[in-house]
Amino acid sequence: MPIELDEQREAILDAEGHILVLGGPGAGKTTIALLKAKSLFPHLQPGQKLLFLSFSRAAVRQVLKGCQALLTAEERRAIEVKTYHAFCLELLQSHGKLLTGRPITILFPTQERLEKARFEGDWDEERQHLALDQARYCFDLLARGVADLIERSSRLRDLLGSCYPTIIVDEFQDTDDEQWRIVKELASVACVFCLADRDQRIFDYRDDIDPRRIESLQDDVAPRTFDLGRDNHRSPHGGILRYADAVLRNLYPLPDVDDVKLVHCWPNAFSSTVHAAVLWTLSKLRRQGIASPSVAVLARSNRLVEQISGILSEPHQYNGTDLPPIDHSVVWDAELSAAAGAVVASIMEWSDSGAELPVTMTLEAIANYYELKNATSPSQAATANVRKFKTAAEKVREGSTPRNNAGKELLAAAEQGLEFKGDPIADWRAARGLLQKVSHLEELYRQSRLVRLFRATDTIGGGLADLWLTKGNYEGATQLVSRTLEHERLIAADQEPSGCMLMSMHKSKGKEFDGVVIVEGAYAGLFFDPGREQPPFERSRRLLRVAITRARTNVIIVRQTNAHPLTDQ
DNA sequence: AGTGTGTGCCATGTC
DNA sequence: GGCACACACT
Repeated sequence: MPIELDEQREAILDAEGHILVLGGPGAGKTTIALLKAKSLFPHLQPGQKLLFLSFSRAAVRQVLKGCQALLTAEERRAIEVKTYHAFCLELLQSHGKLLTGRPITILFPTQERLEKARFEGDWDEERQHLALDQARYCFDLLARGVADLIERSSRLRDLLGSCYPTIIVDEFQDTDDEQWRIVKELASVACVFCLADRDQRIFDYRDDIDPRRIESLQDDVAPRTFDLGRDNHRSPHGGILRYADAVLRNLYPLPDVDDVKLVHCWPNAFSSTVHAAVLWTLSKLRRQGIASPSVAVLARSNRLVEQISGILSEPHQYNGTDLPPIDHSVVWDAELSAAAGAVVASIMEWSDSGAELPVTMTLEAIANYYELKNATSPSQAATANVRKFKTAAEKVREGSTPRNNAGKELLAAAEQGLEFKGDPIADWRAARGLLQKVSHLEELYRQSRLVRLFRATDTIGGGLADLWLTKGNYEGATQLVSRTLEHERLIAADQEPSGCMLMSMHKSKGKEFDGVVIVEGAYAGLFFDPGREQPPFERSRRLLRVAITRARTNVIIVRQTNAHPLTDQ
């Protein structure tokens, strides 16, 4: 495929040494990075490779897609595309011994949360101690470990430099402190090629992400800097980017473009309007000839995302038209949902022979859910629930009646018996349905509903079917579900987006969809909140711009009638 | 003592 | 809708 390049891009390909490429969404930063890689492959020594570092698994997938389009099979073998986490994990696994004298083990986030909650004292100190003395690394200490390692060992640094003569760093504007230490060290032994967009800084609320990171790069590494500017190759008509830039820069009035539609609704029409907006987007994209469009529904908070999932699962009416439920998946905060899924699975393990032990297991699974919840964000309610459900589990184990209603009702339901038919999906729904009926378990019900078994359907559904075939019941379901969900969350490769997916605006970063529906809540998930940020709301505007520019062809923004206008007069 | 229920306040974000 | 707090119930 012949590619025409302008002078600027030609200059990037010709430039030597460290390089920084600035450019807005869809300006072709990834493409130019891969073309640069292409020009470098002939100069590689045997055994040398290029390294492409990205933040998320989703971004890696996007880059690999670009590799497929631009590079030959042989070239693709000479480039490693990885997340920082994967890079650091592998490096520590192969060279971590230099730090501690023994092979390292990893403490994954869910487990870390629980251990942290159980630990009394300074956890940050403790986990460093775990890392240094026991070679037990918490997941988010991996980057620090690698930074320590390569700052200290010039041999390892040189080794990395000779393995990877050029290192491409994606989304540089959101590089955190430890990642920046790594990049800085690597720049002393290799050429770094950084891609960045100042206006896509959306994680700078984190105190380890410096809003002036790009300037630090320019000061310390002094890359040749190129600015691809605002040309957009993603959405052909450019209306979406123009609109997004107007929101970013608070320009009034907003440009009148075909592909972005702003919808206001009254609070009582919120559900049906959101529902209708998603259906409009889907049908508009189909009319444009996209057979199976991908649509993202984006909101500012995870809570609102969860609420929207509930809305799309129910039928609604809009101006007298019936809106059927929309099949969708949620890019979820999987931790709690997985714990809730384990509760559902434990109910599937109920059998005809005795209620005590199975119900004990379920009550313990519920206690575990609240323990995790409390570990994530401590609250007295969660702490109390841990204790309540643990005591209830003890009572049931002893054969007596628990004192709380949830425990009583679960025990009664188990004594009455649940009918499972051997159809994993239907039986999963039946077990989950019980959570909806038992008092105080609504929260678990909602969380477990986010486990939509979408891709996990294959693994979990298949596993459950196997259990049923070999045993005639679902014994072992809890372990199966917990393990599978943990694997999907941390290790499994990210999937090409398809159909309707719900996620927070932050999670949409680096992703791309045919259509995007952006939803503002009534109380939670406001676009502009004077209580948190002063006008002109620069951070919020950057976030909105990222959200809007995720769309290739179509955007609908749903707001409340009384919302602060997108741009001020 | 351990739970349940009513009232008032509050409502971002990652791997 | 969730949470903390106060109060009621057994």
